[in-house]
Amino acid sequence: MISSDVIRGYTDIMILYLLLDQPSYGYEISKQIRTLTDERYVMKETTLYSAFSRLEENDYIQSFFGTETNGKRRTYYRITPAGLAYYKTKIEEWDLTQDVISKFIRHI
Amino acid sequence: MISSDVIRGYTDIMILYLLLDQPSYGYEISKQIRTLTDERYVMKETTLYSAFSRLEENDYIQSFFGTETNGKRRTYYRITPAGLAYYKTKIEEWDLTQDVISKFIRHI
DNA sequence: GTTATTACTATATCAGCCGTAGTACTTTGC
DNA sequence: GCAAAGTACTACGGCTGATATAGTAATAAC
Repeated sequence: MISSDVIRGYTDIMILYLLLDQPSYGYEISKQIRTLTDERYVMKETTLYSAFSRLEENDYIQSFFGTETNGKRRTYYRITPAGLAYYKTKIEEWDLTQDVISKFIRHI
Repeated sequence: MISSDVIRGYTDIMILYLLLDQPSYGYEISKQIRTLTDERYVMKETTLYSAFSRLEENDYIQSFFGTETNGKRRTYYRITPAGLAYYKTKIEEWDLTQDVISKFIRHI
């Protein structure tokens, strides 16, 4: 299991990755995370939606409404140029983190 | 730079790794983390010492006093069997995390 | 016409990292 | 023989982001 302390800081990466190629919305992103990770990580709804607000406040994503009616009205999100730049720095941070943490790993 | 949100959850691993072979104390562990990571990660003192209390409360480490007098009296820590077990599960968690996060990485 | 599914929103709690500040003892330099 | 630097912590409070819990609202399926 991945604890909340470990996952903290990676939710942004996951969401932005799934918006790289096309806009999407909460429910779909949630499902994609589940399937992409083979159910090994399931993002909590509240985590996901609070990440959306945070990302939008920082202008990393933009919301717009969809016209579909398969239930409640959907809020779609698209990534902004600032969001793409942020994604890139997060990837660099991930590379560095892997490098750093690997020094403290010993498979006993 | 590694953000505090990303590092969260790995401080335990770093500290326990450095206690695997012999007991140590705050100042030395701090220095070892700096040198092991080539200064790319410097653990804040407050982060380190609060991690010590947390780990001791959970019986993952045990404290004892040293006899040296190169400044203020040192508190040494040694890892416990429970701490070793905890370290192992954290390593498994790290392996899983790498696997999961890698699905969301695209070097653009 | 109740249940399931989709699609959120609101509110509050908690853990852990970090900033700031202070204490205390020893060693080194002049 | 005194100041500054280094060693080794402790206390306290703030902030962020994950999570629990609960509720709303619309459509589809049976």
